[in-house]
Amino acid sequence: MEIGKQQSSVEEELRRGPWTVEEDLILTNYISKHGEGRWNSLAKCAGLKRTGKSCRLRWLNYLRPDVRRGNITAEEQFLILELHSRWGNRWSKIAQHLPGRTDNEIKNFWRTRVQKHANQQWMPRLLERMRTAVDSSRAISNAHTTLTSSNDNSKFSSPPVASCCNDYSDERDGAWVVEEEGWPEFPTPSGEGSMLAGLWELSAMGSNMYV
DNA sequence: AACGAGGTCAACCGCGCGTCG
DNA sequence: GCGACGCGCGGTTGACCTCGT
Repeated sequence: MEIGKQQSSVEEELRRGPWTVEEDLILTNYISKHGEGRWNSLAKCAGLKRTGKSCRLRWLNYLRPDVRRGNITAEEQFLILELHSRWGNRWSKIAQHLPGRTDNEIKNFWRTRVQKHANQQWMPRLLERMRTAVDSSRAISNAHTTLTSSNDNSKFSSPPVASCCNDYSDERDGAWVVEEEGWPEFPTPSGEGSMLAGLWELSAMGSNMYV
């Protein structure tokens, strides 16, 4: 009974739900002075009535200065599709290759804008092509050769995803290692069944089709 | 203008892993 | 070896927004 009272009073003290501007300020100021980490003690020391978990989530997904907000570009969409075909729902791992994007954002993107298209006519075919491409190191190597030899980047004029492909080794067979700075150019793909052929087909339907 | 349906996204929850005493 | 603790991850929820009728 007594314990129950104590528990409920602790629960009352802890705030939940949307963060206020004041809370954001407190957390940002505290981290700028003391750095991040030790989230539970950070929450207490900063005087926030939040769990350490909640503080960490708010910082990583929203307050961090390098968080990129706004629409996910076509290049990022392609990258997400490709990485997801390789790693599945490893959102944090995928997010590492999309600077400024959080795992939460990518997860939401996938669930709201990709999964809903999964039953559409073209999607199974595209995913099958991507799977085939990932399984075929030769096709990927060919695609990479085509990529690096083409100058046709007129279709994608937006800036490359910064350095996202620097460390881009295929864990399954090490087939495709893109070492160039930034996102490679998107040439017209060659080779039926290659991943890029699928992506090209996707881009032909509209560069921002998921939005 | 009002309302309902569907979409979006911030936040929470539970679990598992690594570290430390 | 073991338990406590901190942290990170993926899944889920629910409030809010947008759009169509």
